[in-house]
Amino acid sequence: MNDVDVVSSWRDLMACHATTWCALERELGEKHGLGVSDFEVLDRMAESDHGKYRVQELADAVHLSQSALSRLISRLERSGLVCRNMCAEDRRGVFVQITEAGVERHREALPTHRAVLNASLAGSHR
Amino acid sequence: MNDVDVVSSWRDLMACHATTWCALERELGEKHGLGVSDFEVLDRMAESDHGKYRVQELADAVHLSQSALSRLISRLERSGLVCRNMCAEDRRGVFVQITEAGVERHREALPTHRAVLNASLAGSHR
DNA sequence: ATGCATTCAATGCACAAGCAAATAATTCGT
DNA sequence: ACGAATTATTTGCTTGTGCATTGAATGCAT
Repeated sequence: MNDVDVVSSWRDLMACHATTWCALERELGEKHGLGVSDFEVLDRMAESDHGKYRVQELADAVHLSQSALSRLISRLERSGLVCRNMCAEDRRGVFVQITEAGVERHREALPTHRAVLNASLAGSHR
Repeated sequence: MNDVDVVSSWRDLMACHATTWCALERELGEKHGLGVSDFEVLDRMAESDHGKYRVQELADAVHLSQSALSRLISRLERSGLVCRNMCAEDRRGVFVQITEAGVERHREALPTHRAVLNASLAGSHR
C-alpha cells in the first residue's frame, strides 16, 4: 500500500467518523439527552453481565482519558444513570454500575443508535 | 448487514480513528508543533494549485465547524503559517492562503504524517 | 433606492477534553 | 514494620470545540 492510498484511507476514515459521530450526537442528544460517549458508556455497561466496570476499563473502551471518564461518570451519576460503588478488594478502585434508570435510558436510545449507524455506515463497510 | 455487524464496524472505526488521531497528535505536536487539524489545513492548502481557500471550504474539508476553523486560522495566522486576504469579488468572504513558512513547515511535517499513517493503518485498510 | 432575507465570517459563551499535580490505597524491599 | 515506589482515581488549569449571535456584504423584490 503506497502513501497516496494510506492518506486517502485516512481521509475516508476521518470523513466517515465525523459524519457518523455528528449524526449520533445530534440524534441521541435531541431524542434522549445523551452524548455519543454517554451512550457508549451505558452501552458497554448494559451489555455486560456483571454490570460492574472499573474507570480505566471504561476509559479504554470509549477511547477517553482517565480524567475525561471520571467527569463523564460524574455527569452520568448526577443524572442518575450510573452509580459509583467502592470496591472492597482494592479500595483505590471504584466500580461504576448502571442503574435501573440507566438501563431504561439505554433501552430507549438503542434503536436510535442502531438506526443512525445503519443509515450512516450502510454502504461503506459491507 | 445486521445490527451486530454495524455496531462492531462502528467500534472498529472509532478505535482505529482514536489510535491514529492520538499518534498523529503526539508525533506532529512533539516534532513540529502542529495539531492534527493544523496539519490537515496546511496539507489541503499545500496540495492545491491556486493555494486559496474559503473558510467554509476548509471547514468542510477538515470536518470542523465554521467557528472552530475561524479560530484555527487565527492561530495559524499568528504563527505565520497562513494569511487571510480580503476577497475582492465578495467582500464578505475571506481567502486563506498558505505562506512560505507554512509550505516549509508542511514539508517538514509530511514525512512524520506519512510514517504514522503507515504504521497505524498498515493492516486494516488494504 | 430602499427594505428584507440570505450568506460569510468572527465572537461571546458554555462545556468537554487532555495534561499534570494532588489524593488515596496498595505493594514491595529491606 | 516502615518508607518508597506503584496503581487508581480525582481535581486544577488551559485549550479547543460547537452553538447561537452579531456584523457586514450581497441578492432580490418592490
